[in-house]
Amino acid sequence: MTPKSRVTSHQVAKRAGVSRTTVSFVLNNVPGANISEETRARVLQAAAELGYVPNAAARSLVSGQTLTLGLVVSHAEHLKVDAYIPQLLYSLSHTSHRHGYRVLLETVEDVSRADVYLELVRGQRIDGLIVLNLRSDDKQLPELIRRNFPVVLIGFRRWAELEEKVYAVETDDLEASSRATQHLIGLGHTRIAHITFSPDNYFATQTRHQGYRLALEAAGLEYNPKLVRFGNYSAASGYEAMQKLLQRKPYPTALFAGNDTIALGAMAAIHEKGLRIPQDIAVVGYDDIPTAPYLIPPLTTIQIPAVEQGRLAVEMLSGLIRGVVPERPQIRLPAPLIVRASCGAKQKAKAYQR
Amino acid sequence: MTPKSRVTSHQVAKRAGVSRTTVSFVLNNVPGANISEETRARVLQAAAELGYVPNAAARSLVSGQTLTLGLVVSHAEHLKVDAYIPQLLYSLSHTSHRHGYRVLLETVEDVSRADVYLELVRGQRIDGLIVLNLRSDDKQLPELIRRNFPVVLIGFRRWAELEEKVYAVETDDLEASSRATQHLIGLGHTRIAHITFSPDNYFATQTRHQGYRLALEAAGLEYNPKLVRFGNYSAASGYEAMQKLLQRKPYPTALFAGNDTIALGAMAAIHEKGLRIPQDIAVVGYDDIPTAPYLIPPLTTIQIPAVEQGRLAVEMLSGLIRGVVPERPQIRLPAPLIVRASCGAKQKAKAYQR
DNA sequence: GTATCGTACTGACGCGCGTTAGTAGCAGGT
DNA sequence: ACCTGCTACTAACGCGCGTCAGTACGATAC
Repeated sequence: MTPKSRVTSHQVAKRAGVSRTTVSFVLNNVPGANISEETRARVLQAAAELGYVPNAAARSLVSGQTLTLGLVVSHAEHLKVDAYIPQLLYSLSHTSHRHGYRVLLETVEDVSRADVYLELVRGQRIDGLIVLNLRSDDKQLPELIRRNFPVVLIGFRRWAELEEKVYAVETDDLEASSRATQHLIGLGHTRIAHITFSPDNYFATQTRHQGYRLALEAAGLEYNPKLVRFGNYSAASGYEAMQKLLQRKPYPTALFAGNDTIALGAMAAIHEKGLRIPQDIAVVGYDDIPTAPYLIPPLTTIQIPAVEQGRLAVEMLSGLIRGVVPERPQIRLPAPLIVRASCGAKQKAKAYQR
Repeated sequence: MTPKSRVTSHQVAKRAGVSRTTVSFVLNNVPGANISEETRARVLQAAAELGYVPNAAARSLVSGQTLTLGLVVSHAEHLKVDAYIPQLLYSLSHTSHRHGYRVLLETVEDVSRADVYLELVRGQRIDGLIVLNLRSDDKQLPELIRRNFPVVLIGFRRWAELEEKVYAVETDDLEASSRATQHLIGLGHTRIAHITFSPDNYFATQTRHQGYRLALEAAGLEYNPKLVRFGNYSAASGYEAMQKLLQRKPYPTALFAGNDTIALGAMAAIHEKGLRIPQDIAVVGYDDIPTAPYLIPPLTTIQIPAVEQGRLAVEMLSGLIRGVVPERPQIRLPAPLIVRASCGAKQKAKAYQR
């Protein structure tokens, strides 16, 4: 900016004919400061005329607050390809605004630099942290939590040792994955494949994989590692994994995909092979991304309430920053199975439910 | 953080047995400061032992720099539903890191509050601004640019008056839309529908719409407003718009969609109506989102190089902040038409090109 | 007439840092 | 004996703000 636009409280004070202290009292509505109505009006007008906005650095230097929240996306690649995160970003940004905060986006690109977000904390750039889909190999975060830095996790995890201090907005991925798999079992499938959400260092991946396995075993079906492939959030990975699953007969008759984007890629591979969905292979996804109802056929999937997750996470974090301890450290949201056409349960009814 | 973790340069100085000034000199590698090797080592060790990270607020207060870039997403809803933005976010975040910057995400939710990002500038929270898909009703930004605040736009726009000062990374949307439409015309289509990218207050929407119209008229085809519907980035809007377009015969035989997500929704509507793609209706999209090759059928679309856009925008902005004036204010990237199966041009060849 | 009290303000400090100007100590030249 | 020049540091200032501890002044109490 040009020098002239560097408006400070000093200039506002001069224009209003009062001291800088008075300006500060008026603009911050300091309780107990006796300011006459007339002076208050003069200050407000001077500030408005000059377009005064307090310098954020100076303010946070003295107040110790930055009014900024950090959002850590644990795998940068995930952001790039999956439609689940944008909904969350939208919600986080929206809710943060309403609470007077801004959002600083931090992506972890490299396992070896998994602690870049620590610099935000140490450098006091942020007042609190939201961590999306924690990596299972993250060693820094437990330390941060132990020191009572405000952190809210989004996504499922288990840390027995820190249970009471780990604040989180989560869905029961284990139960939901199990339920999704059960749904396929209930439709008569016995050869159910799984393409994982990501490489193995996400908690979410391990949990969804585990839920799939538990459902199979509970139904007396064998867990067959040959029916499991690793994805990495993307449609491309789903496509490739499915191609591999279709290299040998007997084909699986159903697929539980680690997320909807992977399901989308897998569906392309199934279609390309000349097989029909759901008649030849039934598909169930995870997340319920905004395009899920518009896939061909519409995708049956576990619905993760991303917008609500984001809202609750910000509200919880905003509370923690102000020292408000929530009644329960973990908020668990329902993750219903949305039955559309891709699983075959509704094929004779209304195929194109959205 | 707990008080003990509030490490300041003063503490580092004490531990190393030197003055605070020396600590600053060593840690910032100030040229011309004569520091003995032995002292330097002592300071570095003390800093490392204490885990010292400079306070960002104090540093930016004195230096006038925040090392933070603002990213303005002009329509918050767009972020939520469209898979194009995440790629850009990924790239912006990645490149910013490499240049030593962080990214502050700002979404504009409400037309009436289109200037929230001005507070970031006035409050000196950011060193520069990246604006994604500028709104045509934005009145603040020209003023900011006139005052030489570092701004880089992503996406196409025209401002005759400020041409030399508007820094941008753009694709020629007008030409690309025209080319996409021409492609359909060349395949023999004469009733080509268009679903716009968004409501009319995006520059990008107007431009893509205009390109469609120009191509029609250049080919001697009539521009028919009944073949045009307004979308709003989302699959849902594409689905609904396409349903409306299919309410009356004669049906259009081709669709040029304002983005790929809209195309995806439109394809669902076409399929639901029992029509085939591309035999009955050919579809061309815009953006080439990561899932475009995996739609059924794979989507022919204009490719916007989102990752490169993001990289170039950050590099340009980083230069502007340092006072480096780029040789040309606008960087124009190619936006090739990627021909897959949905347009019908390749249906007899290799249907599933990815 | 002096003490007390409330109103409406202001002066000055310090948050943690980068940086400019200055100093102490010593070697070498004349 | 004195000046010069170099090395290796340090003292002190100010960035813009929030806030504590005042202060000046008039009104009321006794």
